[in-house]
Amino acid sequence: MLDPINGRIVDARPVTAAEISPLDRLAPELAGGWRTATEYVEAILKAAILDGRLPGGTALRQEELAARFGVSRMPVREALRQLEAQALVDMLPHRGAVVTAISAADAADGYAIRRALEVAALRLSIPNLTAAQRAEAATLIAAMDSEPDAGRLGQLNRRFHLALYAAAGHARMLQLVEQELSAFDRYLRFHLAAHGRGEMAQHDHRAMLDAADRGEVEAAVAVLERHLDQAAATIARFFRGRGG
Amino acid sequence: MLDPINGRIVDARPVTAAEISPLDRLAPELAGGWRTATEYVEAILKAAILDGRLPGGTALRQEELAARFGVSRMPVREALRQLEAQALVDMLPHRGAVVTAISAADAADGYAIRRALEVAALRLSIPNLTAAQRAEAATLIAAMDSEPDAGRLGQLNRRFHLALYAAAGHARMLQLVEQELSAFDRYLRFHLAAHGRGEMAQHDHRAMLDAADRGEVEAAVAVLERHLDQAAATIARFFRGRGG
DNA sequence: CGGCCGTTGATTGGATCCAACATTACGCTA
DNA sequence: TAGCGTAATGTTGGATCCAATCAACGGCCG
Repeated sequence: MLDPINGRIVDARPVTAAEISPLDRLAPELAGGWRTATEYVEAILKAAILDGRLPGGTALRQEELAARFGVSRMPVREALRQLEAQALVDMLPHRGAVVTAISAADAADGYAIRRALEVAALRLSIPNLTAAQRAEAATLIAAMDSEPDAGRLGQLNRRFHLALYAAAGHARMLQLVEQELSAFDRYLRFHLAAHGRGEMAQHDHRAMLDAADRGEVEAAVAVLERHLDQAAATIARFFRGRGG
Repeated sequence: MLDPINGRIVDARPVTAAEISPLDRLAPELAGGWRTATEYVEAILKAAILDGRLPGGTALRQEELAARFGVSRMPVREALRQLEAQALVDMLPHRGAVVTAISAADAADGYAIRRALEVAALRLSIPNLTAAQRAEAATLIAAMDSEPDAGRLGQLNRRFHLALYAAAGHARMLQLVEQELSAFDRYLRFHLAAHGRGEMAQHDHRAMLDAADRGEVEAAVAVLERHLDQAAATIARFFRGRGG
């Protein structure tokens, strides 16, 4: 394993037993509500990829994963297919699966997608937001203030954004937004490293919610666009700084 | 099989042998460039769903499909997983796969996604379009004028739009656009039925290309937005008219 | 007569086995 | 010694078999 950021093929470094099944293994159904082994494998692999335990370029050997998860190769194969469709792994026929590399270009891509979709979702959602939904968003902002763990912070951020868009209707659009927000978690660590604790982001979050409370669609959209553009610029700067 | 549009569960009506393997079966590698049975099954099923031969609500029995394709159940299973990730089939654990229903809400969802993503892609692409790419787009417009078959017309329309966005960079964004454009094919027949032959659409296509030729980004964006909004309205009217 | 429960059939999820492909290493030849 | 062809090996793709689950049917009991 050479570099956790660039996309070179590195030696397979699957998650260790301690990482993947502290207690999940004992009661898989209860722990995560998984109904099939495929869902279980997919959920664990996805989490491991998104939080960086499986860096870009890691080769994913089916047999090795199957052994660690305590299942046969088949659920692993199906889980890998699902992850491929989510652009988290690349599969080549007869050559196996590799964790998708992250890069400055991919980050810019993700931000462009988010900018387009989230602005549209926000426009559609604000006029229909209920008081309960706005309160939920406010709760999530408060929770982010006192959350030290980067992983949970990413989840809270994701839930906040989705809460704001929840009234947009358009289930498939929201699903795409959620997917992109999840993918963004892979870059969150760099964002935090380059940007302290993101006090600015919290300011933007509050501004967006305030605008939503007042029903000022365009004001909220403007904040969101600036929010995303600044985040994109931060990531781009980070990659430039390290020659990515 | 009751209604090809609404989403009620209907009897399984898989593609017939004549539909799925006229000669593809004889030389699968050459015919479509498929490298694995899974790719083959996925491509055929996807085409059948998109062009309406497998209407929404059709139950997809693994064994039945496997028999018709001349393969075992496993490639079918993996292909269904891929299609599920593309929102073309719904899979429920232990209960099988069903072709995703189409509806007014789903159509509106798709248009909202397209409006957001394609506008963004067009903005990014126009400044970087090469003369060759613009010529390609012009060729596709001309081809659409003299294409009677609805299926091929949809493909040409897809290629035209993608040609306009090709210079946007952002591979993943373009991939999403392509996916949505493909999904749109399911609604194209209704669009044509309700709207004659779409003379208006061709007018918009030419206007977009002209604006792109002159580098007028905002003019092209305005046409695209109107183009999509009108198409969305046509589909909505169609569904309203038939009580959908 | 109606609702609940166990049983049966059909279908999918998972495991194991075999075949096909890709990569690598090796040896032969020019 | 460099290059090519071939064989060996490891990995994935596909087939078959078994287990688990769901839906439907029928019988039993209230």
